[in-house]
Amino acid sequence: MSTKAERTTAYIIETVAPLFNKHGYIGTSMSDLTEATGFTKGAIYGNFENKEALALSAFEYNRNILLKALDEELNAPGSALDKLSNLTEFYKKYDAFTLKMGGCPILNVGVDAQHNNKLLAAAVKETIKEIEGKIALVLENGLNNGELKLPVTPLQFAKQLFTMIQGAIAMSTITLDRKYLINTINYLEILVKREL
Amino acid sequence: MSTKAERTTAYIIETVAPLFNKHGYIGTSMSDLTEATGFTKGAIYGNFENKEALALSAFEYNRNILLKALDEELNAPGSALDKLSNLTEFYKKYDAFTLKMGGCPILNVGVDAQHNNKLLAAAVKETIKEIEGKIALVLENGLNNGELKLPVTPLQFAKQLFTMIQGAIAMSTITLDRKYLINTINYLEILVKREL
DNA sequence: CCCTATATATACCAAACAGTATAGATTTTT
DNA sequence: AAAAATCTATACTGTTTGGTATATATAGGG
Repeated sequence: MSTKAERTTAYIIETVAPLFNKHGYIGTSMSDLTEATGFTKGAIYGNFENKEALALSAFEYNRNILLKALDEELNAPGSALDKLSNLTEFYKKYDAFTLKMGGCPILNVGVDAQHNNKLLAAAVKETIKEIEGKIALVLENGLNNGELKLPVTPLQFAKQLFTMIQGAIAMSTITLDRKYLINTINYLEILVKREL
Repeated sequence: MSTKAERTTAYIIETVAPLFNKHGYIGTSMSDLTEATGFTKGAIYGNFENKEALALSAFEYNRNILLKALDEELNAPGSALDKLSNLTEFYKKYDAFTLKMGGCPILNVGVDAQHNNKLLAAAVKETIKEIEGKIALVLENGLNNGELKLPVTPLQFAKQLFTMIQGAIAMSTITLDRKYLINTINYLEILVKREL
């Protein structure tokens, strides 16, 4: 059983994560956080060193949810093409998936932190690398099985794939039109079938 | 000849535009603006009603630079495929092109303004619509000339194209790696040749 | 159940925030 | 060149910012 303090720390993080994700590092004030959590500043500063540490924990919380969901799709039983199909299906519903966390953390924090917070920016970069690696691994296994062929290296193809997905996320987010997500991922599925 | 006041207004906008683009609406303070322009708050507030109006003018300034550059590529003499080629070449150097304005205004303002400023968010949405329309027009002309064929409507294809481009911009921006831009646009050129 | 350790609330800090009234300086028009 | 209009600087609002010292309340171990 976890201690009370550990539970409040966790509660603060999960309450605060969507706020930071939506309004950015500078755009989220400590009073926003006290209001959302119901705790006072003293309580929050008792659990986190400062605003930056809290924002980092908040991003990592969202990132872990995303990474865990991706792992479930990519580590599900089946062929490499099955796993890629799981991935595209997952991203078709990505807008609903990221609703609770206040949108795509990679896009939101990645753009927001760029010129405002180096720690957060580095954390996003690292997360992208991880995701690309996970996708590349699936492709590599499929390649070794003789299940599929690739026009470029596994990592290169994974990067291309993820870039297009992230484009769909960006456009859907900015225009509030989920058709970008649907149409792009649909096209991606055709592309994968044709190319691999 | 323009009046002195008009010139200072223009000077403020062009000085301030990269700041808003980089640090976002909330992340850019009035003292940042006085410091960058060398003007006092009184001077700035004499030329703009408030911070929001200035931020909107700043975005429109960047947007106009981008739209003008796109028009030059898409209205250049040549076939529809030539114009598309101009477009992809332009986006290969997009990181250098947007350096002065502090990055891609569509991505940066689009994401930043989402939950922080409705006016800016609406302006970005409108700009996306315009660009998609410009690309669609080129495709439509090529279609009517019998120069090319399309698997979907011109607007739909334009949207797909722009989504992938914007994905490349997002990934390059977040990771600070222009390879995403180069590789994605290269792939896009192959795709266009094959598909159209 | 008590005692110690830890977590939370209160009250405060200096600095920075967007914005403004007004006076002085500089254009522009006549 | 004088008068009218406009622009800019100064000095100041009240509010909010992130952060902290300290007192009080609560939790966990014996």
